[in-house]
Amino acid sequence: MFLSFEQRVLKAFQSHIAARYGLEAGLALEQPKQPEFGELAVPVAFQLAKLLKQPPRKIAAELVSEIGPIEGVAAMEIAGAGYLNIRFDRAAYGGGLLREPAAPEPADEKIIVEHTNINPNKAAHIGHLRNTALGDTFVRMLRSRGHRVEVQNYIDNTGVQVADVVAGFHFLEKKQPEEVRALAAQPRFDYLCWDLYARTSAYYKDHPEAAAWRTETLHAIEAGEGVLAEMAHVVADAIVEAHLDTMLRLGVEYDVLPRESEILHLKFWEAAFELLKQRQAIHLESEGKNAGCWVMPAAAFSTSAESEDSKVIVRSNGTVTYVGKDIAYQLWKFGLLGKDFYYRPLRRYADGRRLWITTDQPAECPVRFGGGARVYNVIDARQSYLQDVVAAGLRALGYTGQAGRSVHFSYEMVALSPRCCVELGIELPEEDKKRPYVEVSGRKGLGVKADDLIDKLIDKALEEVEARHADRPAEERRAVASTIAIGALRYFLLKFTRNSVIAFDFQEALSFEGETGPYVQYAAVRARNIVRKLEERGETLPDFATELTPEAMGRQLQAEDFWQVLLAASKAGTAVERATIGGEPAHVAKYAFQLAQSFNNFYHQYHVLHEENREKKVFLLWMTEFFRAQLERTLEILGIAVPPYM
RNA sequence: GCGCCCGUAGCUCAGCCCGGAUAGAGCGUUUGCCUCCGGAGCAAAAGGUCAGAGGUUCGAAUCCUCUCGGGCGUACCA
Repeated sequence: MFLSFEQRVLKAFQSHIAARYGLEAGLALEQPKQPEFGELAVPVAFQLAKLLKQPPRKIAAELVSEIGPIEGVAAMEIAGAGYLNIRFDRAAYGGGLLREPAAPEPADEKIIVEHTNINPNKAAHIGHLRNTALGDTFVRMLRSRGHRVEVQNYIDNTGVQVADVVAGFHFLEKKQPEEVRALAAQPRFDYLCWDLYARTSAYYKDHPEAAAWRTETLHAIEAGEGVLAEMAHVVADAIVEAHLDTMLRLGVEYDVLPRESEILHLKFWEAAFELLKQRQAIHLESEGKNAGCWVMPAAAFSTSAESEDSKVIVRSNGTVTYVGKDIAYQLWKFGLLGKDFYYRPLRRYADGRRLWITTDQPAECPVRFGGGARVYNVIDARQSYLQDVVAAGLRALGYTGQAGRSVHFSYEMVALSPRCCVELGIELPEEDKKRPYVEVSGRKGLGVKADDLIDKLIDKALEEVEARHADRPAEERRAVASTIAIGALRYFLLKFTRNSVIAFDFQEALSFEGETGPYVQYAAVRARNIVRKLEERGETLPDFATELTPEAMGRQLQAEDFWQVLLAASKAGTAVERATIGGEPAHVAKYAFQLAQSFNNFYHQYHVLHEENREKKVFLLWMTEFFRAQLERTLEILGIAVPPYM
């Protein structure tokens, strides 16, 4: 609602300025910090002052007297050195909110978002949770704005990390495939692999000769034959399921899981290699340290540095690097490879949606994936160099448009605070003790496992629920606690902007007060409670559209605090739109918190059900309903559910 | 060395892209608020050389340059 008023004002100014001064002012509207300055501030007189060489106040005065009426605007006044402060027609604004909000125009083009992308060789940890929470929330943001989104979760089931765990089972533990299969059927197989991966990595460190295990395993996986390859399948498939389960606890679902094994078997790389060679995007190095490798010159992906080395795409032994495969995958995402996967269904989600996984077995597929118009890769900032190389690959092939629409949705890592390390009983080497935080390391087994954290959050939430609702059935209390725990977790992961390093701390993550998910959930629960109580009293919700006439609306909104609160609550669309353009889920989280704060204040100040004046009571009920809807809508975008009680 | 990111209240962070009106929030600290829709709440106080120095500007936390701290990259690992 706010958005459409804002746009109307913007358009009025743009066309007036173009007609009156013949200027295309790139003007931006501001929301004044002081509520008494009105709802919108137009600083355009300052810009025009420079161009026209006239004092800003004079231009502002001209604008006010000449622009004419703008629908929905009640007043326009000059303030300060030349601000134009705009006041809305409150009754018209409130009346607009009474009607159903218009759904955003559905977009035609497909957006692909790839996130999660965890090596299927161990349990997911908090770093992975940040990736998934950001990716999933961004997907929800895009969808809420009407975009068509396909969610991909890439599975590197043939890589070094899987190989290391397989090597651990085979060489270190002397396990047979059927033994591994039996273990994989047990719960928490991902935890077992977490430990084994750390043990194997440590063993490599002390026994350099064991590096041969990795090579042998990788070759076996690539050839697809023998016990090592069989074990790799067992491990990767089981861990993928574990990750899907973990992420489902957070309400995260995917459309398709493209796997590296199919990239290999269906010769995606060979197709990409041919393209890269044809267009001379890469060349065979004949001398120097990269002799015998196919490389991409640094000039292709690095802006200014001559000191940068070329990037090896194909090793001297003929195998392709990760980046090479990623270029092939990226080409497929844009539908530029001229090849496609086959798919089979992997699971069905509660809402009936199917999750598909790639296969190399030719089959009739009722679905098609890839071929997106825009691609977001949710990958941490440490991989920005590699993402630059991937985009450079597209550019070098002549796909400059696609390279521009290939977005590295980057974020900083989750690290462990020193206090957190102490709590986990991690012994830090002396040189790490004075660092501000310690990097999570799967290889070292250093980190907080996702499921452990979720369990811990549920336990804590359950204590709180039991203290308040001892009379409720245990199963129901557990469901409520779970909803609260997930709300706390998702909010915690989203409240930081993307390029802020999170130094993970249990005390902060486990907090349910202040700027947290449960605080926002609580506000929504309170709003629902009011309506529930009303019905328990034998009353029903009034028909707002007929009772709240423009006159009544105008009268009620004369009260400054009602107006301010309604205004704040009506800005959800603006907030989400801006956050989506800026690619910043944290801004949606921040808005949700402010909305909840605003409602809690309202809730405390006005006793809706006890109001005696009919018109005011109807108005207060409408405000409550409006708040509830906005809170639920915003929480939905954050992937946070509202429990029945708290 | 080079590239990217960060430095704002005791702590954790918004605000910076797009310069504007007394720099915001949460936690913590201090103090109030349950005859009232459930206090996971509300109200208030204290707390800031926006790392530092130059520059651009009528105006800089915001733009530019440099310096100082810190982090991460810069693999024939992913």
